Amino acid sequence: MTEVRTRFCPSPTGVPHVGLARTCLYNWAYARHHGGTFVFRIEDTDAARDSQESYEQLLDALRWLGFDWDEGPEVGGPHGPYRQSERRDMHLDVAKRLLEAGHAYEAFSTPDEVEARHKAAGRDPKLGYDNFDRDLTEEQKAAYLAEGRRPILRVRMPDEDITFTDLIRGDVTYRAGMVPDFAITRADGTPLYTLVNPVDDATMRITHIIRGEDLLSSTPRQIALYRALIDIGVAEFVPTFAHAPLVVDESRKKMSKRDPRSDLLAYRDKGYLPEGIVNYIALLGWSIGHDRDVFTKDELVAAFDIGDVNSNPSRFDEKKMDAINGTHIRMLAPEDLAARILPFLQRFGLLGDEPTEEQLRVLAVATPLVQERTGTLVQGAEMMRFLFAGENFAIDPDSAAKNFKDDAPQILDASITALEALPEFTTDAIEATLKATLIDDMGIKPRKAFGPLRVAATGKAVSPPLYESMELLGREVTLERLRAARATL
RNA sequence: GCCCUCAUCGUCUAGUGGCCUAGGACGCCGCCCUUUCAAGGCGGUAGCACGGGUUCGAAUCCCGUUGGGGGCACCA
Repeated sequence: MTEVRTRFCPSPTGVPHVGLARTCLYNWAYARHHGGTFVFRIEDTDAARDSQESYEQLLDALRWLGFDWDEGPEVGGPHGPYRQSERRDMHLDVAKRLLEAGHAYEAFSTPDEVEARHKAAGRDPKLGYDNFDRDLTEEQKAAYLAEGRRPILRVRMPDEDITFTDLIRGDVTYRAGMVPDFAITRADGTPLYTLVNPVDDATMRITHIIRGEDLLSSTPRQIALYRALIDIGVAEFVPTFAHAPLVVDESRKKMSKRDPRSDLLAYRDKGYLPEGIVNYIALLGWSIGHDRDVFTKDELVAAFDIGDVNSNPSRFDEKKMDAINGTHIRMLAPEDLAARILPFLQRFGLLGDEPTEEQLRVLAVATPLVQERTGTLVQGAEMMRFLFAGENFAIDPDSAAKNFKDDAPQILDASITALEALPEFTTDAIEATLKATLIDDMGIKPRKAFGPLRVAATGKAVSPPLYESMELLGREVTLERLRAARATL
């Protein structure tokens, strides 16, 4: 095999989720690591469940995470189209040739009939298709047709063991006879995933199929189909498979697509960094080294190999993801962080579409203060709320209750007087005068002294450093807020 | 039920026969720093599922047991 070609081929149903992102990541990183090609294909063969909205979210999510594709929707490529629904004619043609070559056959049994036969024979009714129609005579087929039945096509499984070497799991063998002949078309003639997925992989010359473990047991069927496709000249080789462990929840079950914690775009809304998400999901079954777990995308690509992925299911841990994300926030250049926080400030209505120069200056100064104490961009923006709230500034009642005690009036009064008299309103000067007044002169414990001031000035018990915050606010606004707070006591 | 698969701290993992008295990270606990909250620093907590082999030597290899997961559609 010369060039590595991997693909990511989701169906556009539901919202983009964590499991999808990880499968995509492994395919993308493998291709990038080997200087290969990453193909993106949409498997929209189930008209009843597919949606345009889901399709757009998929593209949106992939782009956000930074998984660029070399061939696929909106990019094109030599093996298009990349939406499976547009490849229908070719799929049907392949199905026909499979039938003509004897690799597939027409089957008329309904699921109920299959189950009834299993029961009658004392077999487990969940055994699956019983290959009943394998060798129907022309007369029998004609009779079914005359009944008004429409056949589906099934692929004849070879009567031999199928062994393949999984890049993650090693050799896997399925015994002859254990896998029933499988359907590749519906009674209405439309092709099924079981056909189109391998056919598209073959025609797109995909060399490595990296996917979730849930698809492991469909591999022998695909290999059988591949061999048939090679026979009729549609495929040239059987690709290499790698089955990544599943991402599971706390009950150890495959994490549901409906689990709110698996919604990728929701993480974007919550202010997670794509760098953080990618880093964390890479860790779900892979490790970059014995003493590291934070890395950039470039470092990931440089180090990633699919054979290093381990094979046991990994549990999704939001706490760890938060920690990784926080680390990435701290790794950002302050200007970069500020630029990323800005849209959230706008979304919260704190800044307009075109912030003033002064607002941008305040944002630039406040960003490093927030950077070392926030886990997400939303938290960061929230922490800056007091700087941009203007007329809408309000004091959080809980914080007020906890910090405005009996000595609050005198603390505020003394601070107001001290700050009014300050020649210049800088962080250092504010710190000096406040400490002198409250701690030295009045003998109040720092903890007690600064609580009321913090809440009065920032509205919350949790904020960026106090003196810096005051300087940012400016003397006028700071005093205004302290007086306003004093008036309520 | 059948087939496949997996098994190291609570969680994610390093470990591919001696470097293991099992390393790191998250979490948790404590201490330091400190005007809040964080961040940071230091320290602590906790694990090779079980039983047999193989071997001078096993977390690492083999077999079995147990437990977990996935699959068994005219969904993808």
